[in-house]
Amino acid sequence: MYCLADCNNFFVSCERLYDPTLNGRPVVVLSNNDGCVIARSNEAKAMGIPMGCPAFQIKKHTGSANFSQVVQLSARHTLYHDISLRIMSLLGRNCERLEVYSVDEAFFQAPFNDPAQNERFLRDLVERIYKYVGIPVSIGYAPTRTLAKIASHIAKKNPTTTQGVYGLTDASKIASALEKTAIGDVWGIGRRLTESLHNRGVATAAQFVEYPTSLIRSLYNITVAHTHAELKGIDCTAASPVTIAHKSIMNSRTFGGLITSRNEVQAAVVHFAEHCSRQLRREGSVAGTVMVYVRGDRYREDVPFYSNSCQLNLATPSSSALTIVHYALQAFSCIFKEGFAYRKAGVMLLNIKPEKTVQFNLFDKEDHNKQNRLMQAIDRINSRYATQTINLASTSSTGEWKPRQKHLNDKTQGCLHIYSGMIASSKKNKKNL
DNA sequence: TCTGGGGTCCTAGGACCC
DNA sequence: TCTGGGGTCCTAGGACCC
Repeated sequence: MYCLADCNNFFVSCERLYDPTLNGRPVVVLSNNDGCVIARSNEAKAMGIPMGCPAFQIKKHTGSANFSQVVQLSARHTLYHDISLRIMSLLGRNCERLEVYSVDEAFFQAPFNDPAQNERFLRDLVERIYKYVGIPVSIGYAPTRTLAKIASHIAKKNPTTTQGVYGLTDASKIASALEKTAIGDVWGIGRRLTESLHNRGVATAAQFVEYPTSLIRSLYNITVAHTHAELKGIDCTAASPVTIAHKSIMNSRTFGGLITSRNEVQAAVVHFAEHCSRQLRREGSVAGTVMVYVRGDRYREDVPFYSNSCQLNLATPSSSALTIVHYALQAFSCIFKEGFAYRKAGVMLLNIKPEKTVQFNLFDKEDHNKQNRLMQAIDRINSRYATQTINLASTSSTGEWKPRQKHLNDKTQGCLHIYSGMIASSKKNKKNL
C-alpha cells in the first residue's frame, strides 16, 4: 500500500505559522516578481481565485467587494523549504521507504496489512506533524500512487469525516471514488489530455477505466497507459529508484522590469550560473553542458521581441563555479544583442553525472582538485556566515534585475532566526518526534 | 502597469552507420 | 520500370507535475 502525505495549502500554512492574524482570512501567496498565485487558503479558493492566476486578475475573480479582504503575500521559499525539511525528517524517522516528491508531498509505504491499524498509525502521524511542526497534513493510502493521490484529495476535502486520513482499501471504495473524480483531476491527466478525453465522451475517472487498455495504448502514449493501469490498481512505478539524482539543474528569473544594459543581464546570468554550480556541488555531481538563455517580454507588443539560447559543452565535466561561470559568460556573449529590452534570463546545467564516475586525464585531474579545494573553502564560508559572503567579482551589479517582492509579510521577517532557535531547542525533544 | 520557476518523460524525425 | 532495410543516437518540442 502506498501512502501520500500532502500538506494543506502549504505556503499559506507556513505564513500562518508565524502570523496567526492570517487565520480565517483569504490569503494567497504570489510567485517570484509577485506575478501569479501559487498558493491559496481555503477562504481564497472559496472566493473563486484559481491556481496560477496572474495577480492583477484576482479582482476579476473575487469581485471588488471581496477583493479588499484578500491578503496577498510575496513568496518566501527559504522559509517554506526549511519547514518542509522538518516535516520530511519527521516522516523519514517514522515511515518506511520515504520518497520526497515535492516541497509539500511525500510517498511512503503503509506499515501494516490491517486497514484499521494503518488508519490509527496515520492519524497519529497527522497529529504529530501538526503538534511539532504546526502544518496541517492530509494522508491518502491505496494500492497505487495514482489512487493514493485521489485518496489524499478526499481526505483533504473532508477533514471532519476523515480526520485527515483516507484509504482506498477495497474495490467498492475505489469504484465510488473514481465515479466522483473528474478526469482532469487525475494525476497525469493535464489540460490537453482532458480536452481530448472529453471529446471521446470520457468525463470521469470511472469512465476512463472502462476504456479498453488496447485502445488507450493506440490513441495515446505509454505514460497515459500507465495512469490507466494505476487507476485499475496495477502498480506501474514499483521499479522506480528511491533516490533520484537530478538530470538537469536550472536557475532563472523574470526581472523586476525591462533591462537593456548588457552588464546588468550579464550579472544576472553569472548569479544564476553560480547558484546552479552550488547545487551541483551539494549533490556531488558534475555537469558536461551549460545552457544560457535570454528573452524579451512576451506580453509587450510595443517593444521588439528577441529570444535566444546557447548551449556549450565543457572540455571536462565540472562543478566549479569558476568553470561554469566562464562557459556561461561565453554562451551569453554569443546570444546577447544590443538594442533589445530583456525580461528574463536563465542558466541550465545538463549532462549531469556523479563526480566519482568521471574519468579525468592527468592534467585535468590536478586542475580539478585545485578548484575543488577552493570551492569547498568558499562553500564552507558561505554556509557558515551567509550565502553571499564570498562571490565572484563579476556578479557585482546594481541589482536592477532582481524581482519585485512588494508583499513580504513584516510579521514573518526574521522568522528564519526564530526558526533556527526552534530547531536547536527541539533537539531536546528529539525522542518524542 | 501587472502574466513564475524548476523539473521529468516521451515521441517524432533527422543524421548517420553498415 | 526499377531507387533497401534495419539499427542507433541525438535533438527539439510537447505534455505533464508541483
